[in-house]
Formats: sequence, C-alpha cells, structure tokens
Amino acid sequence: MSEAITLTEEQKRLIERIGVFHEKGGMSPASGRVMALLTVSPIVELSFDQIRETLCLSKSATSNALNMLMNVEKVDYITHSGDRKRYFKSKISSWRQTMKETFKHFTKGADLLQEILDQRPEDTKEFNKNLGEVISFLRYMNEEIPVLFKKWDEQHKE
Amino acid sequence: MSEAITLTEEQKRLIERIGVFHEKGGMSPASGRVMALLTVSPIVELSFDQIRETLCLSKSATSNALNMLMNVEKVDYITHSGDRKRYFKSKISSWRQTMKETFKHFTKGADLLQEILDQRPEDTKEFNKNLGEVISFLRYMNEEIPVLFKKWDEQHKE
DNA sequence: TTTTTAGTTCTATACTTTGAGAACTAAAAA
DNA sequence: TTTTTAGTTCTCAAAGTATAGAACTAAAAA
Repeated sequence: MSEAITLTEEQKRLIERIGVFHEKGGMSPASGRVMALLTVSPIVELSFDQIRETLCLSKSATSNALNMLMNVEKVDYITHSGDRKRYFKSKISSWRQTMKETFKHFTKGADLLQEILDQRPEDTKEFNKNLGEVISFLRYMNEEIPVLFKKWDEQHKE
Repeated sequence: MSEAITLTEEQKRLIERIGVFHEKGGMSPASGRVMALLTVSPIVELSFDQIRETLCLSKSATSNALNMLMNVEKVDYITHSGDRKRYFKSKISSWRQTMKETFKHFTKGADLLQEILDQRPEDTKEFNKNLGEVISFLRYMNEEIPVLFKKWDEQHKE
C-alpha cells in the first residue's frame, strides 16, 4: 500500500512554488521538491518511501536528491531503534551555519576582485575606484555580519 | 586582421578563474568569460569583435552572452560618434544597485518561508521556532543592510 | 540459511543547454 | 543603388543533466 503522506492542496501548491525557487537557485527539480517537502510537510521526519511516493519520484531520483541535500548540509536523517528506515529531515535548526556559508561566498568574491585590482593598470581610474569600493564594501559586510548576528541574538533572548 | 586584445598570461588565467566563479553562480561558460574579460581587461570598453576574438567565441555565443549580461544590468555599452560599433563595458559603477538586488532575493525567500510557517501545524514546535527565527533574521537583515550602506558611506566620504 | 527491506548504483533515455556556423537584417557608407 | 559593417537570429549538433527502471547490495529478520 502507498506510503505517500496526505497533503492539502495548499501544501502541494507551496511545495511546487518552493521547488521552483530552489531550482532557480541551482538545484535539480527533484532536489528542489524534496527540500520543499521537508520544509512544508506537517510530519517533519519522513522515510525514503514517504518522500518518494509523496513526490512521485523514482528511487534513483530520490536517492540522488537526498544524498545531494545531505552533502550540502541541508538535510539530515535520524533513526529509531527497532526500525531499519532512515527518517530524513530538514536541517533548518542550523540556519545560522547555512547563512554564514552564504556570506563566505561573498568574501570569496571579494578576494577574486582584489586579485583583479592588484594587476590592473593605474589609468582606468574610475574603474579601479569602483572595483576598490565593491571590495571595501564586501569586506565591511564581512565584519559587520557577525555584529548583526549578535545584535539579533540580543533582541531575541529577552 | 585580428581584433583580439593582448593579455598577459596572468590576465588570461584570471579570466578563466573568474569565468568559472560566474559559471558556479549560474551563468553559461561564455557569459561568465565575457563578464570576466570586461572586469580584467586593461581596456575597459571593448567592441563586439574584440570580445569575440579575444575569447575565441562564435558570433552567436558573443551576442547571446552580451544581451544576457545587459538584461541583468551587469553590462552596458556606449558609442562614439563617427563609429558604428558599440563598446561594451562592465556596469561595475552600479555595484550598489546590484548588491541591493542580491538582498531582495533574501527577502523573497523570507516571504516564501512566512507562507510556509502560516500554514504549519502548531505541534512541530521546534521546527516552527527555527523557521520563525530564519524569517525574523532575514527581515532584520533587510532592515539593517541600508544602515550598513549608510555607515560605509560615512567612512568613505571623509 | 533464505528472504525481506532499505536503499544504492547502473544503464538507457529524454530533456536541456550551449555554442558553432550560416543566413539574415538594418543602418551607414560608398 | 550597391556594398559593407555590426550585429542578430536560426538551425543543428554536441555535451551535459535529470530521472526512470532494473539490477544489485548489505544488513536485518525470519
């Protein structure tokens, strides 16, 4: 019998929209939908077959999507004793870490831009000035983001 | 005769690395390299054929890449009177605008997450709490980023 | 030991993306 | 008016991705 979980029409629509959002961010359609399901589902821990049947995916697509999502630390699984299945869940609790990784990418960009600036000719003043500004702003952000985290934490522990 | 511009080996290597960086960000290989060339090139305004021959691209690849980059406002062109060619250049001077667009994407994500939260069951407390935190943090960022811009501006007008 | 379960990996196919090259177009020049 | 220039668009082939379905595997259960 079917393992598919029951979803409202609204939930199904949301999963498609979020799936598309993730696709635009570079995920495969299947991965995007798995990620979306694990964010929308009223049951937060789902087995391989629950995911597979709810989303009408093949075993390979499900397996590849889950492994890809686990690789990028967006999904995790837990087990329950006396049950051989793995229960997959969104790693939403580590959103801080995810956010920090996002900002690391900015810094990587700033480093590349610095390498460009270092070897540019001295004429092209305007261009170099703008390039310098982007780098400076990215580095400033990189310093201020932890401050933002701290200030947000303050507001939210009261 | 060839219109290709002269680049040092270092510049060529940089163009490839930056091209790959842009590819990872979702651009096609050709677009990534055109963007990279327009950032590294010691001549900041390049004609269609200079770009095409320097990067060894076909006309169609060059045309599509340039139009794509102009669509996303990363490239622009100017003309010189008495010269029919267009001279393409990086829109690096509008880096502020580009940066703001990036953050708008965060806000779009927060809005989607809010829609999810609005229809989640009340149990799954931990999940909902984390989801709420991400949303709250993204919105906090959205408010604080303009402040960061302002503070950075202060430091840099002196 | 045999069977079942929970996935993984392989194979083949369909779909998508990319870009070359040729044909085309519109404006300017001759 | 004809030709040239500066790009655009079309057609097609090659390469890369995504996914179905089947074969496989390792551990647990019977």
